[in-house]
Amino acid sequence: MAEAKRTRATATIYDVAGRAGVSIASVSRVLNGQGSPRAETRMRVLRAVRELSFVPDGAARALSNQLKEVVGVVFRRGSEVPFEDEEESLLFIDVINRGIEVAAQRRGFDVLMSSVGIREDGVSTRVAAIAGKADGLILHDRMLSAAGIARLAESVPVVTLAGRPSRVSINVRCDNESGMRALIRHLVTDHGYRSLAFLSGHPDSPDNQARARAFEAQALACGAEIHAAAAWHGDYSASGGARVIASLLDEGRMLPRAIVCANDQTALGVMHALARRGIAVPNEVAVTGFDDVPVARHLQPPLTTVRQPIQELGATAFEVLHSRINGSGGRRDVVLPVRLMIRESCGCAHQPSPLPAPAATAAGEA
Amino acid sequence: MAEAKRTRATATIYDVAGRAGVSIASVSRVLNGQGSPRAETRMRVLRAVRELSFVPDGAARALSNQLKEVVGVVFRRGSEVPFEDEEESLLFIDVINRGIEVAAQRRGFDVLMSSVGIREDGVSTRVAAIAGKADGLILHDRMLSAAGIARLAESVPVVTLAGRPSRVSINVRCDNESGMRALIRHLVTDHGYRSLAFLSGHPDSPDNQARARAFEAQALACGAEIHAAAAWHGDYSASGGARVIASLLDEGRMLPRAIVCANDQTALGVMHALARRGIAVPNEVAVTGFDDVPVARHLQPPLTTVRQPIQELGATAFEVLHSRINGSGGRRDVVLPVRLMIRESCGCAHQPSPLPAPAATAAGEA
DNA sequence: GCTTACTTTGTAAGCGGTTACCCGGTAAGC
DNA sequence: GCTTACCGGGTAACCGCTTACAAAGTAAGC
Repeated sequence: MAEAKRTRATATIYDVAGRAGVSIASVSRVLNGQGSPRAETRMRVLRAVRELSFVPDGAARALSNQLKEVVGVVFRRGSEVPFEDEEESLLFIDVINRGIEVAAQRRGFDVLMSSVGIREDGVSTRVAAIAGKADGLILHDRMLSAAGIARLAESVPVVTLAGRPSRVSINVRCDNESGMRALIRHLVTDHGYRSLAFLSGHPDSPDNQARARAFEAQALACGAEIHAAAAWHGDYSASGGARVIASLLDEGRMLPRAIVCANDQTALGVMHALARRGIAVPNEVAVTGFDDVPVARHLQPPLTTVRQPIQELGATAFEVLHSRINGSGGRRDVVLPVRLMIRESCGCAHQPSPLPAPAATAAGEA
Repeated sequence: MAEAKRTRATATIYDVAGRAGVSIASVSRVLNGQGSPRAETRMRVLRAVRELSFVPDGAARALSNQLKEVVGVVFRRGSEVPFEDEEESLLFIDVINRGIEVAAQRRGFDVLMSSVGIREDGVSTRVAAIAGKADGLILHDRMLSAAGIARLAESVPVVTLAGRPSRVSINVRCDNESGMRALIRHLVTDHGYRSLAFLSGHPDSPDNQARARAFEAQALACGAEIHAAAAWHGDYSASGGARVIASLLDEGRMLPRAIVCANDQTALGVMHALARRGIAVPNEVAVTGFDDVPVARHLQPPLTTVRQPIQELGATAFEVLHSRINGSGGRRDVVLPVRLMIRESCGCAHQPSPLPAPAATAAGEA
């Protein structure tokens, strides 16, 4: 009943040609709409294809066409310790990936996803494997060193996300600077907060660096005081944010009036940690995020943050890569606009509006 | 500066061989650890590889090896109307996909993801495209008709999820029957609810059918009354569940003492709809789900449901497919165990336990 | 020193498509 | 009726890799 050996006898174009009584060239032409086959030829081919359930081999096609119609996406998955809502929600990366996928679909490309464990090594081996199977690569933040990217880009087009453009690779990111500036102006000018701290993400993340720099510059420009301590270093994760707050409090340090977090996940952790110590947000300490991931507006209080067009970020990355694959050049530093999302964790009242009521009481705290 | 034409001049194995002064066969052997190359040969090859940033072409390899080391996954994405937490959380499908990915990683496979819009046509075209690029396919619920699967399976190994095994395809699912039986026993025997309704999912989903059948059989066996109306047909989505409740209430119908939903998302919609009408869960109406997606335990009240080992479902699907790709046979109907998760939406008190207190008052309602 | 056995390396034949090029056949033009 | 075009379709080369097979070099045995 069951054959001893599974001879994967998938039909090839030769089988189809034989069955239809034509040459393989004709089969190929019919299937790809090239040339002008006679109606009868076309019919016979199509019938044979149906009868044999023929599906052309993508590898052979790719080899011949020099085009796989596949893009690879590599990202890090999973933090050390899952944290409350964190592990269970669609986060930054997931939304971006969805954007990539949708955009790829439109162009007839498919997406090869490859996640790498948080502390996993052999990343470059993994990346190389993917590179061989795709026409181009999209790398999420901090997947490879600049040198690694340069090497990789020699054999396949590369687009990085939230990284830095290089001579050989394109980068897609959001306008961290203007987002951060708007946020700080809101906190200092509108709310009148005079002391701020920036709870950083990964120190080597370009996004984090840009946000940190913009934070400092704008806070200074607004005349606010910056709590700059070695302690304020997070890692983009909720648990990282919580840890910082906990240890600060344990040491009996004073908190600033507002905590500006490098991303939403960090803010999530911070708010949890503050709640656990009975510190009221935003009345005692205001907290803000960056990214506007979906959960942000469901936090208690809803998180004031800077919205990145996350899904579009992914879609753009794909489009840029796609045109690169097709040989066109184009800018290598693509920047998407952001928007300040004022909700309640900054101290604003219920109804969000671009210029909220608290502005009136702004000077009161100085 | 920018070349007029991008001649994708990726290095090939010939370039490497030339540079290292050996034959392409030697290069291949070194790279794949076959044979026993002399130490010097190996070194020269490796150096040339490094100098040229050589990455072997996956298509050529696949063609030669008859193995792409890629599995395709096809699923439907996005409901008609996103609903509250629904759109933003990791749902059933996402968790399964993660399971597939992790398992694939372990075997050196990569995953080609392809989502299809909810009402999109041309599904079989899309599936065929993926089939050509992969060694095997994992199809989520209701992607293709039985006939479509049969045809597809002729050219590539296929594993379905929450479907039905066929002569040519393998299916992986959970033990709907025993999960549903345990759930009904809890509602009827422990809580003493005498009137129940099953709010179905897609009528043509095998999972839904199995759950519906087990529901009826067990409810009958326990001597409970079943609200069987044409109205109780949902579609696995939160909005579907909400719609059913709303129209039932609009018609002035009596609700049963407990609503057993075909899946968690439906339960989510039901609870929202009931809350909007001011109907207390579980005091007036108990609600249960099925799946135990991550949000389930964060609902208010926490949802009593049947836990499927969702991620493992994906991992198992991959493993089964993988062994199929390697030519081994094996069972074509793989069933994973489930577990009743008693929380509060059924009427149990705070601390969940396998056999909760309310059992004592069970007879009171008869 | 010559044969035998073994090790390392090279040559060439596919894998399954696409497509340049060529050929036979029919229609149009003189 | 014969030449010239044109059109549909077949043959074969090529895409980049793996590997069977053969060749060449080396070590061991007599």
